[in-house]
Amino acid sequence: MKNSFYDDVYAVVRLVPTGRITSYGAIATYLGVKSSSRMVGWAMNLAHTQADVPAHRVVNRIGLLTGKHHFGFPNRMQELLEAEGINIKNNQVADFDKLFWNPFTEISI
DNA sequence: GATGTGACTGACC
DNA sequence: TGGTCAGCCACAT
Repeated sequence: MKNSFYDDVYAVVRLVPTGRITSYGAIATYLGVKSSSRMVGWAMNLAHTQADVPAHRVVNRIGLLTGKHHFGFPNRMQELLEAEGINIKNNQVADFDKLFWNPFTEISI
């Protein structure tokens, strides 16, 4: 099924460049459902069935790897991010402000 | 069909 | 400044 909320989430997440990250709220806001940022988290949960969706590049608003436990092993998400050149400190992205990928700025809705 | 839960965020005390 | 509360919607039981 296309044109659904989840497909839009996947589409945006797929646009996140390597070595960059974004937040659930940013995606939700970009899709016009900022109040339902939790749905983005659920979308990520279902995104596990979508191999093309880099869910590890999506973190919460402070850069915390809240969803790392959903990657099978807690270290998986961190290793994936580090493999892309992103430094992780205490389950949190060190340069979150610099690496943050803003859909509004990059996609220019 | 109703209830509970969740990878969040913003606002309030 | 920091902790707590409520809202949001879809999926699972």
